[in-house]
Amino acid sequence: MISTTMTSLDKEESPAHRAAAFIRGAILEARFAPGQRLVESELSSLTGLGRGPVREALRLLAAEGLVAIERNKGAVVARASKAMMAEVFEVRELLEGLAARRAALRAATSPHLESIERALDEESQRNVDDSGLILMEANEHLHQLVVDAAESPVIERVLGQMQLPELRSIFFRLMSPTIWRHSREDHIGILNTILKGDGEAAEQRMRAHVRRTAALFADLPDELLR
Amino acid sequence: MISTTMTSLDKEESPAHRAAAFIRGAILEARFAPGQRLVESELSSLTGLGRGPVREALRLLAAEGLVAIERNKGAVVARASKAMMAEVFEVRELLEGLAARRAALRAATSPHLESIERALDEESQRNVDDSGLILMEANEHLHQLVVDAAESPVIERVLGQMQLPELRSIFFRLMSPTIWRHSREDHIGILNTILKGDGEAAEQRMRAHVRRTAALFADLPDELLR
DNA sequence: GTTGACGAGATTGCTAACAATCTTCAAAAC
DNA sequence: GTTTTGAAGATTGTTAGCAATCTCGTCAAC
Repeated sequence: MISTTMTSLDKEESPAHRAAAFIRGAILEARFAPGQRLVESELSSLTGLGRGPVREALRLLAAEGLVAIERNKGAVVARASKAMMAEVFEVRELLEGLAARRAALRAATSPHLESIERALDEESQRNVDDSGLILMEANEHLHQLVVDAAESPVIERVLGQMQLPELRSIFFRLMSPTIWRHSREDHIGILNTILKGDGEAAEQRMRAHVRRTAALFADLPDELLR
Repeated sequence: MISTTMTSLDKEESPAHRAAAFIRGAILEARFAPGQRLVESELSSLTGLGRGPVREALRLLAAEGLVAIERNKGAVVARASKAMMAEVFEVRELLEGLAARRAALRAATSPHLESIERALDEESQRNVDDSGLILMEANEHLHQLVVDAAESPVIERVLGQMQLPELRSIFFRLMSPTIWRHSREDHIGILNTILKGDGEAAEQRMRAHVRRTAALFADLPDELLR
């Protein structure tokens, strides 16, 4: 039996969900490489779960965009082209922008208010020389916070499907202290405008932030995609 | 054995996909009402397909947002609150706007060019006194055309999940010749700007169009939701 | 040497049966 | 009369096995 870190999804505890959590974790931690075949029977013995739940988990992950399934051929870890990565960032720009706007409009009465204030504090004191893993998780946490504060199940569902398998590992190799510093400034600005309740500014700042991140990936040497 | 009209999805022919097509059709045609339980064994005998494929189909439709599944309790046709409908329109405004922009930027070299020109022709000659069903299908066809011309699998996938079960039937009862006339003007304007290759204008026009549609649903008497 | 057909093994898709959970309804306790 | 309990039926979740399909290596034909 193997245990993995659970993401914020998978509150439910059931074989199918455990299988999904295992596979999702392995993909996002790059232990399963893009393009790699995901054979149901192998996953079944790897997790100790039946083939049925594994099968269901694969369908779920296909809906999330993490695996690609071809009829009668099975599942592979999704492999994103540069074009598709660009599309994902286009959509994320719009949706995270909307999330920031909604978060700002709700800030005054939101139960997430103190989480955001705390995040702003942490972000101000962040040491950009921390390990890439810590910085990356903090970054993901912060973005998730904004989505939570937007209080829109629809946005949350869609953004949950905008994860790409190779995103984390590329991120990891791409980010430098300088870039993290810029990112930190962006984050502080976004959180401040949200707390001020300025929806328009929050949206624009978040969009600019996502666009900056996307630009990093845009002129990416092709080697990093294999 | 029962046959239904297939939507543009479901190219594949397999029991699971046939089951999904059947259920999806029944939901969108309002033969299955929001809130109605979807019992696997019933669907199984209704379609003549096994319970396995039906089960898989339900999971697929859950990812599309058409049904809601609760663990150990089964699936029901999704029931949208007014808040959720508003959220869907917020997202559709952004994504269809982006689709229109991309379509415009690609128009010059696009293989969809003549489809768009043809649609513009048809739209100009459209009789707003046609039956609601015809007008609605033409409307859906036109929006789908723009999404196709955007040539973005990501956008297409996400917008495919922004369908609500009650959308069509509410639409049907809400639209009047006057409103259809406005819609026609919007459509002609959008298609023209796309053909001109003006991405910015296309995005703004499409967004305004979606916003107008959303407004119809916003001040909706609650009776229409039960 | 290259190409194409064939077959064995591997893998997915599906069906059927079983286990676990939930719902319902009636009877008993208060 | 209301609430609780329990048991039967219904329904979902899971497992195991079989059928259909694909993959890949081998061998023959050119």
